[in-house]
Amino acid sequence: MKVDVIVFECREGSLLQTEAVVTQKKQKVKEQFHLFLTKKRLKATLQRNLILDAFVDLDRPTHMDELYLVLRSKHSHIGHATVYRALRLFAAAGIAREFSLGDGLTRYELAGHGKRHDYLVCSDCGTVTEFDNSSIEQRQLAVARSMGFTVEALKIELRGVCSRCLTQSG
Amino acid sequence: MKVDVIVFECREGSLLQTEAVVTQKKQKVKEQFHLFLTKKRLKATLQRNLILDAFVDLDRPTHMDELYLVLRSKHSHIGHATVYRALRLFAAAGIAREFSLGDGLTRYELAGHGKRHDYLVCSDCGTVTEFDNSSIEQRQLAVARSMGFTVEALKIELRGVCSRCLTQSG
DNA sequence: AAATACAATGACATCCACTTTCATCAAAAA
DNA sequence: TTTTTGATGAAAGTGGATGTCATTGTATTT
Repeated sequence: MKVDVIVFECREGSLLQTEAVVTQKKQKVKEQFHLFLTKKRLKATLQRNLILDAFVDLDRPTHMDELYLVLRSKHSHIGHATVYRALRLFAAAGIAREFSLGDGLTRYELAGHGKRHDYLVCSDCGTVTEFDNSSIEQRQLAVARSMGFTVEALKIELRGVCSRCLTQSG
Repeated sequence: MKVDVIVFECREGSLLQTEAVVTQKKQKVKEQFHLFLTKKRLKATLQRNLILDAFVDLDRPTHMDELYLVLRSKHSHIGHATVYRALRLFAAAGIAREFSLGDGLTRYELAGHGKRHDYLVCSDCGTVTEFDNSSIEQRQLAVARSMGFTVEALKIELRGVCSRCLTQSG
């Protein structure tokens, strides 16, 4: 199954980000990446910069194929494998978070966006909506701890019909 | 990545099930399946019965490959495709629930076990532990509804280190 | 009970997301 | 500049899941 995924920002204020704030965030991420490259004695290549730019500019969870298409539209010389490798590298550098929604695609989102891990997945249009709810998370952590489990990552996934699809069909 | 997954039952009482109760549950599932087959004018074959037996006997979340190996050890004539098709059929019949933990495998568990969807996944040994916590779920449903989302399914996934791996390593 | 209809099987091929290979290329070091 | 060594990308390979199709098996009809 292939699904176009559009993510609507649900965190307060995120739609009000100014151009300046975005640019600043982007700069910070790029610095963090280059620091990582230097530390690991890896190389800062044209492709890695292009992919990181595209990834940061998108500013929403994405996957290889989407990013590849965006990049190909401007730079026809970038290959699949390079995009895959770059995304894994971003994850290793801690600037991206890798996750999955069970549809067979490996998704990536910018880390440090907050600790996002709550998804509403519309089974009709495939749209992925993110939300945060710390009270739920705290409760989950408490349950896990009571079972002797040390939690590293946490994901909530709700599948259903989003309000848009509901009004369109009914 | 390939991981052996063992599921420990965490619902109270489930370890105390008597042989008689298990047999009764199994009979009920098989009846439900055959009712489904009749309604849809599908056929009750030897293979489907064998696969359903193995699936119910396992009595924990599993995936095609594991079930295939169990079956092959006793009945060397069953093919991959048949197991895949049977599991999908079980899901369609409502006796199995299909889910994914992001490792590329499609997992199935007996439905009507309750509404299980909360998993603790150990990143060390790969063990999947299930738990239920209805207060968390109710909170999640409330959040989703407040966003105009009609929830059909819900999944919580915690990744971390289980108590056993923790004591073994440190 | 025999014939008929048609779903199911299983070996094999195919698909798709992802990874690896390897010859070539380019960035950082010497 | 030259050397070293990691990076690239086209193509091949993986592995889980699914499609194909001739054959087999089941259930229904006659």
